Amino acid sequence: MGQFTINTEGLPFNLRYTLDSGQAFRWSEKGEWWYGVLGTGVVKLKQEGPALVCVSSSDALNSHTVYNYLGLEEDLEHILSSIMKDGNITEAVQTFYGLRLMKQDIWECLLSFAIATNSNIPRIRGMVSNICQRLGEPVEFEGARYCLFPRPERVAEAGLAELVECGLGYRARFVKSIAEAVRDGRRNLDELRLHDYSKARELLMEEILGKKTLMGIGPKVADCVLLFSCNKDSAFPIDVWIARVLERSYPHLFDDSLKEKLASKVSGKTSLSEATYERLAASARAYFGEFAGYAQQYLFHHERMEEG
DNA sequence: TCCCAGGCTCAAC
DNA sequence: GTTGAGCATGGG
Repeated sequence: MGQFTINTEGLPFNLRYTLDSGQAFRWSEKGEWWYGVLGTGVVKLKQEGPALVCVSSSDALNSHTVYNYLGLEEDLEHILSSIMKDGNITEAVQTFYGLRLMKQDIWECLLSFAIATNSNIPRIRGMVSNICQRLGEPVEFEGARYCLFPRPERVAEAGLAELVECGLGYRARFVKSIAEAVRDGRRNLDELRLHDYSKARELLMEEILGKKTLMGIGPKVADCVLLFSCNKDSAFPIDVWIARVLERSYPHLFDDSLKEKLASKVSGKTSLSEATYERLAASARAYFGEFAGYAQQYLFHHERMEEG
């Protein structure tokens, strides 16, 4: 057991906005605490004024781990002032001031967002939870049973039927294929942090002999992984929610052709081709700057909360 | 019942 | 290079 407090005095930080904005899928609120599984332990967090109170299942899960995970070392004040280019983003920033981008485990982030395709957040939480309960190592905390996120080897050796039983549907074969690629070393996730955004992205979506190394990882999923677990703050994931925001509030950033593609995506009729996705994201990146990913996350969360 | 969801793959132009 | 169907499933 470890108990510690992190002093966040003077830091823009809101625990709820950060944990509950659709970046990670395993945090849950029980009473006044937020419970989560980090690495090989369980931790519960509570924000009390300038203090972030933490209780963890092991000494290894300490204040350094939590501080880093929550992205508290970033100069959020500076980042936010750099992205507030207009009234629309300024409103999102002011409404959810203190929302931070977390530094997640790459493997967990990769698999979670591969699972997230064409689904919704409540269901993603369910699918991820099912995988952990079935394949993850159990950990006891406060008399309750939690499960670690399973390692690539464990997922790779799971039967397809077993994955389908987790409710993954057609995503099951992608999950298995991704786990095998990571286990076999055809994709080294750790190296992604060493490269810049575009090189890391190339590696994630790399093809060998015309075949993708990571099945199920398209442009949007790749951007989520790079933004949420590889410190690539300029990544700008575009899903239906963001497409909606871009179409409504930022049409001036795009030519007529791109506006049509956006409208088609918003209507659910077609998905964005890779080339179209790149052009849209590049425009957004050019507009919001080096921290475009933060802008994306504030816009995303704001849009979802508006719809109630 | 129908629509939608932090999209992607694959075949056919 | 672009387009469109197909995909499994559960929440609203």
